[in-house]
Amino acid sequence: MAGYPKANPRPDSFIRIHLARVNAIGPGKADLLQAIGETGSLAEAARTLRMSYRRAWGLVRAMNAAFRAPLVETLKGGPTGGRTVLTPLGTDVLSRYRRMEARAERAIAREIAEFRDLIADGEP
Amino acid sequence: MAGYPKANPRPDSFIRIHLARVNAIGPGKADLLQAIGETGSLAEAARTLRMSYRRAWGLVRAMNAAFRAPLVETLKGGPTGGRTVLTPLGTDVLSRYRRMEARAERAIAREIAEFRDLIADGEP
DNA sequence: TCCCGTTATGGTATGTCATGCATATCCGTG
DNA sequence: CACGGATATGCATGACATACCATAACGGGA
Repeated sequence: MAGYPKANPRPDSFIRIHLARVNAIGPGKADLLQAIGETGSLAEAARTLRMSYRRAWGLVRAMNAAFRAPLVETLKGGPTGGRTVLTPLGTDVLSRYRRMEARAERAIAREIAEFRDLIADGEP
Repeated sequence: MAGYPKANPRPDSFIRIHLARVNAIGPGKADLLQAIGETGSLAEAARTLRMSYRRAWGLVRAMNAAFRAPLVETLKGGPTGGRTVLTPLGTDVLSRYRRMEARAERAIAREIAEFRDLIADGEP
């Protein structure tokens, strides 16, 4: 599964959209949702994002509690030992978030480029 | 001094714009710049934002180093004991940031409102 | 039935960050 | 010339977040 706009490599300037009391979802959780959708495994998603399984699991737990219904469904055992998949709501939330991110970014792309000239030397 | 769009009271859903290596400026530093501009004092600005003087001073130091020229100028002694003011670049950076914030927010206001329906009960 | 990989959690160590306290410097004003 | 208020900065303690380790439950496959 792939095809969401704007995946991992975060540029040096970016937008964060905080929704509903700051913690429902943000860039980190969005990336995690996407990695889960792409890998079908929570452990694998954590590895690709270079975060501890413990942390990834906690984020999933928080997201599932923060929304009206779970975004992520997990199963223990099975052929591969277990798996983790996005629910329909989960894929919906992810695509909404990516869309908002892209629109907000486009809305100020020009200003960001201009702004960069004010920063001290280092990386342009 | 006042008149920048969208001052302090941050709503439960908001946008963060991180610029230039994550640390040049963000919502907290923007608020600090604004408070300095309004009060003319670093100590007073820290008090109004409920942050320790120590922290506010560190943020100013970081900002002055991150940009091509200082955003904030400080003076010791004087009639009131000392004062802190924004440089022309400082006011420029602040107004640019606020403008970007407002535009990004307007660009996705509708999506944010829709998104809110997906959040679990608590505060709407 | 044993093994393997994964989800699920608790407990503990570690590290980062903020706050607070103390102190020094500065300079107009009385 | 001492005072006061504000900037400037180090140091130490404490709170909070994160990482690491250990263990259990689970279920298909060899």
